[in-house]
Amino acid sequence: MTVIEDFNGVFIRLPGVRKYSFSTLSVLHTLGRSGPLRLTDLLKTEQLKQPALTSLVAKLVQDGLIKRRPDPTDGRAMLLSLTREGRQIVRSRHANRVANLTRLVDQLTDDERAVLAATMHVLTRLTEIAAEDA
Amino acid sequence: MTVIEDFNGVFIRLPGVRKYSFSTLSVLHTLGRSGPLRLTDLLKTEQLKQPALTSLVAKLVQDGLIKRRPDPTDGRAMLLSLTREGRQIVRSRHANRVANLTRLVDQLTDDERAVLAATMHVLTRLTEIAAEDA
DNA sequence: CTGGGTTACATCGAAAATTGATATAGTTTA
DNA sequence: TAAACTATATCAATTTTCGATGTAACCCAG
Repeated sequence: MTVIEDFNGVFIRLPGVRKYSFSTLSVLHTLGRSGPLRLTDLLKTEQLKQPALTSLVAKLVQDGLIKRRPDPTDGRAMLLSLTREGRQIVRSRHANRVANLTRLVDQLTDDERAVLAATMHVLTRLTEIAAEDA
Repeated sequence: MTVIEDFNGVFIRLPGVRKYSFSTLSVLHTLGRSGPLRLTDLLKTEQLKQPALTSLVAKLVQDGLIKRRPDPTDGRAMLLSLTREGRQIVRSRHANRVANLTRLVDQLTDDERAVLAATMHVLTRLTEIAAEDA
């Protein structure tokens, strides 16, 4: 299991661009995956308290990375989503990670790559299971 | 590749104990893995500037999680390592992750588990490669 | 062995992030 | 429809982080 933690360490630190904080990147990433979210729902994924998230979101709206519109079905709530620019950042970071990882994977043998490919489906399953019983 | 990011998201957020900051946990984790380190070496792994790390370390020494002794080979440097208590925290968090992950893996089929097992060696290789060409 | 340049870490004041407590306004329910 | 609840905002205080700079130890050319 230690291997996973080590690899994770590598993976987490791969992106070379150090401009946004961990919290910011996590918010952008989450919004990039799961369509428009209400503050409260976003709160569940992010390791921040509500006031911190409110102010972080406010700043990101200022910076033009996040859009905010009232939830039509609930007058109290706000629906948050990425702007084009926000999506752009997420995409570019993703591309960055893919590139870095590819560079590593290219150094594996064919056999090793095959094993890795087979794992993808298992990882998907694991992630699903985690989502279910959460 | 998206799968890896998703799984990573699950993995990162698994531990239920929310008491130490990301920076703190990262420092403890790093020291747990790589014996005594000098501040400067620790700095390379942690996403902090030197003054921030200095003060974080000072606090952790205060809290009794980290030991600090002068480097015998360099009068300017300090060697940092975990105390028994610090090691304890790292271990308990590790155990926590293992437990959570095991709970997930238990829900896989035998075939899926086999694939996962085969992957471990590849992950090791990947991590090594990453360390090399860093 | 010595003075200039470099490296390791500490200190300081300021800016930024985060928090708990609390306010406000919309929603649900009995 | 009033009481209870929920979603988000605001505020003051605390904590984290940073850039600039200081200090002491190291290294090396002369």
